[in-house]
Amino acid sequence: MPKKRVTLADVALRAGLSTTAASMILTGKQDTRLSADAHAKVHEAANALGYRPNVAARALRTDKTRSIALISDYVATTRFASGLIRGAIAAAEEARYVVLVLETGGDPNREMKAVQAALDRQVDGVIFAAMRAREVTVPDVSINVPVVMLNSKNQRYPLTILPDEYQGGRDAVRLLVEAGITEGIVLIGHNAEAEQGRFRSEMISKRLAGIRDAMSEAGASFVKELSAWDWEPDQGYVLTQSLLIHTKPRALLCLNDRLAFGAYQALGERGFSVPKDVAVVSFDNDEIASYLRPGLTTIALPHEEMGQAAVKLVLGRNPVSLVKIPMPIMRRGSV
Amino acid sequence: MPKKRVTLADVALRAGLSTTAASMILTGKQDTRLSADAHAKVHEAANALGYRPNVAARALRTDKTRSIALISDYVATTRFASGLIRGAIAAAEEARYVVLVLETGGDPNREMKAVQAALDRQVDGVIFAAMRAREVTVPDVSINVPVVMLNSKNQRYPLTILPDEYQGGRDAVRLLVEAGITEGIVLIGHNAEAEQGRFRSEMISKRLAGIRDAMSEAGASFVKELSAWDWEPDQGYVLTQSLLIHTKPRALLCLNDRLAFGAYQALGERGFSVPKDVAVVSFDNDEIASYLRPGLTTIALPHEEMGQAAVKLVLGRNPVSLVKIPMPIMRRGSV
DNA sequence: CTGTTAGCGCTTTCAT
DNA sequence: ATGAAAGCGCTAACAG
Repeated sequence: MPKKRVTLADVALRAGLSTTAASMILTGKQDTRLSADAHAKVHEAANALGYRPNVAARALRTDKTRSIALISDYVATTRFASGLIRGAIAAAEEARYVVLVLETGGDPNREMKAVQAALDRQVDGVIFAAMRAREVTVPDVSINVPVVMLNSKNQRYPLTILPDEYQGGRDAVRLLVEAGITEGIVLIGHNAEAEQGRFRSEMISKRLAGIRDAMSEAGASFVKELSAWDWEPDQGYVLTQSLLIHTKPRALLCLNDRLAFGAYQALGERGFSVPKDVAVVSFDNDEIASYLRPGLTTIALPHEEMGQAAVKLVLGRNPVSLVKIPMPIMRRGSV
Repeated sequence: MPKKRVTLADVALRAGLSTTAASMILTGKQDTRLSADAHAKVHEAANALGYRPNVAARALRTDKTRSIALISDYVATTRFASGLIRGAIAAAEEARYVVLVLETGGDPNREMKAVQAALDRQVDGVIFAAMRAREVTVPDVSINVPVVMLNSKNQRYPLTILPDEYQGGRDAVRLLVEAGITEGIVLIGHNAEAEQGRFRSEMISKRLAGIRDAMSEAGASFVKELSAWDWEPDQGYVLTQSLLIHTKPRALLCLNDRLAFGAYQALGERGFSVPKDVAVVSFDNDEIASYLRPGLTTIALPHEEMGQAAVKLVLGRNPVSLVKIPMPIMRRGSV
């Protein structure tokens, strides 16, 4: 049987000092000056015994557990989800925190239970994440620790992490312009999910605003705008297919990679070569973007950075309240 | 300011009983029979006050935190990762547990820290997961709670969750045979990552054993076997491309979806139609499988089920030690 | 500079 | 049938 846990008392005993002294030394208290000798003895004892503080006991006293909760609507759907989680975990690890991951499916009942589960465990902060940007309902219980909204938004909680969609939109266009393309550009997907909630479309509006501003600054305009009610490969395929009947575009600006994926298929079937005949740019940096041939040039959703930023924010390392994370440009072969 | 937490003492006070009574009633003790009246009063008080037990305090007493650690080598790479996590979270939630997710990158140092972080927080169990099946090193500290290996293996810890690769292999072949195809079948990818470690190849061997057994039972044999040193789309593309120069296959059995994805591209370029000219079956059920046209028929890696099974196992709901999770057949349009 | 003491909120003997 | 009291491991006043 594994021997009993070693406690502070054991350490103090071996060091020949009181638990108080041991506690102060091990937690690195500043104001008190215990002898250097005492320090040495305590550390020696702690190491020799393999002492590990009992976080539960400490939490009871200090109300700090060095753990934070990441409450997400969905966890498995996209790479985006795991990116957020990973970023959060990484930042937490660095600060010697741990993260509890909870999933709610967007169900208010599960949301409530998740918050309770987290609060019961005395987490030091909670992050509400949404896999697709949206206004998230937060259960109406008083949360007495910092709260940050990740890729989501809520009235009561101002601390927010969002991708910089406006700049991302600009960059997508810039890519095309830099390649000398200012004409024959088709926009695919613009009004997607317009019904899915104000905030979601608010984010998309920002992306579009960036796109339109950059377009007009370059003296360019879309030769055509195709709308899609969802942003799946099928849509991209069908839309591009019918586009190609009448038009010979020079570039496709797709609002996400899945649309672009479908577009590639249609382009391939009609014998158009990417990027020689038509260039393609899109958003997200899904896994598929790198699988396509040629690789798809895309404006990435900075999942990991967002996750990291969220925990930094929740741990109070950051003075500002709204953080916009830049969307990296992934240059591959499609433009 | 949020009012102070309500404690058991508050509940007891309001109910006009002792904390002892309140504790026993709220934790649902069996042996003691407090009056029905007492029960009612305590519950009423708890509800009215919005009482929530303090898990840290309880943990100090009982050594149970209702939380388990999921320590994984990688978290963000594939959908597989998030599937495992999601399954684990779901099963945990059902049992009113919470899961701490930790990542190690396969680095022994981080592995050690992760285990310590988990143990410090008195988790009730730990799950070691690997994103690609492999023998995982577990830090050499005594872990005094149940341990289960998820998609991985370790000498010291017998409790293991693995996909049923053998049966999956059989099923892949069966799909082809049922479609009347027993000739002109090409295997793509067989010796991949043979160097990546005994256990990984052990798993692949099982898949291959299933494939070969089913083939010979059907009186079929491969017309060709193409090996790939990794299983990325590029490989699938190149291999299939050169295959098509000399051969006109009837079916491609790819060892994962990414290979199949590359194969699709080569097939498309040479004007072969899937599934009319050549059928394709593969493994994993990656996101791309559903994006391809026609949809890729594939034998799924049962991530979520595995994650769920792992927490059930670690919570001791299960008497056996090695659990093989069936790999579901995803029938789409490629055969 | 160091030790004694008193809890944090809960469960659990042991009395009553 | 119910309550008093001890104590889980730790930290923070307060003495010495």
